[in-house]
Amino acid sequence: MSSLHALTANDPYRMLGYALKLAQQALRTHLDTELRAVGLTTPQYSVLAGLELSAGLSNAELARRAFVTPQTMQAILATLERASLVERMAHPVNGRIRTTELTAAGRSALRAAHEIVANAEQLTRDAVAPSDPETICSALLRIAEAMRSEV
Amino acid sequence: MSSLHALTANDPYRMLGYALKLAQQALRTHLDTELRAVGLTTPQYSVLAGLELSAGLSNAELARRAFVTPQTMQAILATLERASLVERMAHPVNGRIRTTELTAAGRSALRAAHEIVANAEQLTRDAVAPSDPETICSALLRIAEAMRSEV
DNA sequence: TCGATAATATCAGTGGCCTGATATAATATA
DNA sequence: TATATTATATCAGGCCACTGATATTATCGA
Repeated sequence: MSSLHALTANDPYRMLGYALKLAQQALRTHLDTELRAVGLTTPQYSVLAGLELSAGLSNAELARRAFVTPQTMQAILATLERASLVERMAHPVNGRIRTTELTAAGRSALRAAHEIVANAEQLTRDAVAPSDPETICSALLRIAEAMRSEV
Repeated sequence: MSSLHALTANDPYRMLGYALKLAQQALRTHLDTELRAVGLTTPQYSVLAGLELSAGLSNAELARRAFVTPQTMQAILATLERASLVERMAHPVNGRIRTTELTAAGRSALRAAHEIVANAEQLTRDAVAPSDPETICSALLRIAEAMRSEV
């Protein structure tokens, strides 16, 4: 108990959770800044990139793939639709599903965004040196897995 | 150029930026869920913990320490004040500053929250094994630094 | 077949992050 | 001293994340 408290009271910069938040926030801010030039936010890019790989997904399926709630994905899709970057239409068979597909404008924005995101990824990989990017990546995925299986 | 695109098109799970987002989001969701029992969100805990170490900080100073904008910190403080967890008052000398201090209720919530956060930190450290937590932590801080110095 | 269950979409409200803009107090400088 | 600059606080609006609640469609089982 008291050892747990001691852990918290230490230099916050040596806390894994704090460092994780700092790194993610910095990357997100960097990406948002760069992506602004093509009129996208980071979550919007993420959804568009997903739709490029598998067109016609439902809101629920997109939410599952992004690990967010359907309500959250709903809001993102509404914004993308307002910006004419995606098109939503009734599913040909299943009456409760509305599918989403990229528009030409969406595809165009995505092309420019891919460059930006790839550059940020390279910056990130360079930054972890001398650690191996694969090692860091695996450790991060284990954190995500551990948190998900908890509670 | 084409090699950059290839990097993006790969399995997203092997992208450092994606893994970073997944890990941080999972930790944040876990913490928010646990902290709900004491009526706090993760950012709220973070601010209260900061005030415990240095009472009477200004909104601007709190924002700088949390790496968020003054407007964001303003909103967090407004919520905390509404919940009677902090008290804001005019600075004794500097007329444009409003200082913030913990209330008794704030201190009480913080005590319970410290346990929860320390437990999550331990879970995280366990999850990165067999990697060394210090190695991962340092790599994350280098990412944050690299993104900040960019642009 | 009918009723229960599950899946999907969506509305409403909250919190935390941002940008942009404005008002005021403190400080530096001409 | 008077003006310009800087620091602080705060309002307004937007996006993304959540919970809670509701309506509709599919599906499963008695």
